[in-house]
This record gives sequence, C-alpha cells and structure tokens, in this order.
Amino acid sequence: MREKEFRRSLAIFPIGSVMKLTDLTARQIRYYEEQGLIQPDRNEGNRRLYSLNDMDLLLEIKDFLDEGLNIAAIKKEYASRQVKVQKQEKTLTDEDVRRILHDELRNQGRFSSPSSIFRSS
DNA sequence: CTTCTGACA
DNA sequence: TGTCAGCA
Repeated sequence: MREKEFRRSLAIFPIGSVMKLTDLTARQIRYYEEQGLIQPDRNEGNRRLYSLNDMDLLLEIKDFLDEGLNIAAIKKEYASRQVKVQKQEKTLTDEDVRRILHDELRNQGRFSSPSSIFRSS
C-alpha cells in the first residue's frame, strides 16, 4: 500500500495537462500556488510539474470555491488538517515507544530466566 | 509550440 | 481573474 501513494506523489504533468484535467486556467493554478495551497515541482527549465495528488487538491480547491469559500478559508482548512496529521504522527510515535519498551522488557525476561534456553524459537 | 514572470488599458 | 508582453 506504499507504491500507490508513491506514484500519486510523482510530479510529471505540465500545467497544460492540469488545465484540461481540472478545468482551471493557468492563471488560477499559478495563483493557488502563490497562496500556498499547492507546491508543484519544477523541471530543469523551471516549468511546473504536477502530481496526481496535486490534481486531487486542485479539484478539491475548485469545489470549495464553488461552495462559496474564499482562498483564506481554504488555507485555514488545510492548516487545520496539517495539525491533525501532526497529532496522529505524534500518537504513532508514542505507540512505537511503548512497543519498543515492551520488546526490550520481553527480551530481558528471556536472558534473565534460566528456562528461557528451552523455549527459544 | 508551451510555459514563465510581471503588470494592468 | 483575464490578458498581453517578452523570454526561455
């Protein structure tokens, strides 16, 4: 389940393709980038390159705009999402620490117990 | 030909 | 947001 995410993050589409696939003008796409809503890569010639994830983001931005939200509101929306992601990562980190601590205690038990040599796998 | 940056009748 | 200029 990692390959798919990796491919979706590959930036390979020039702005012209994004225009056709999102129905947005180059002006709008570049403007949303100025507002920090997307951060496409650049090729050797300074041309913007977009990924499938960028596409989804742009389509979502277009929907938000159609729903009446302004750029500022959308920026806040994504800002709050980042906070949630950070908190999730922190939770996972804490759980990793617990798992590591648990494994260490389990291994200590094996080596400190005389009978451990009979049930090693 | 396509894209980029900057500017505004 | 559209559009035009002047580059690359």
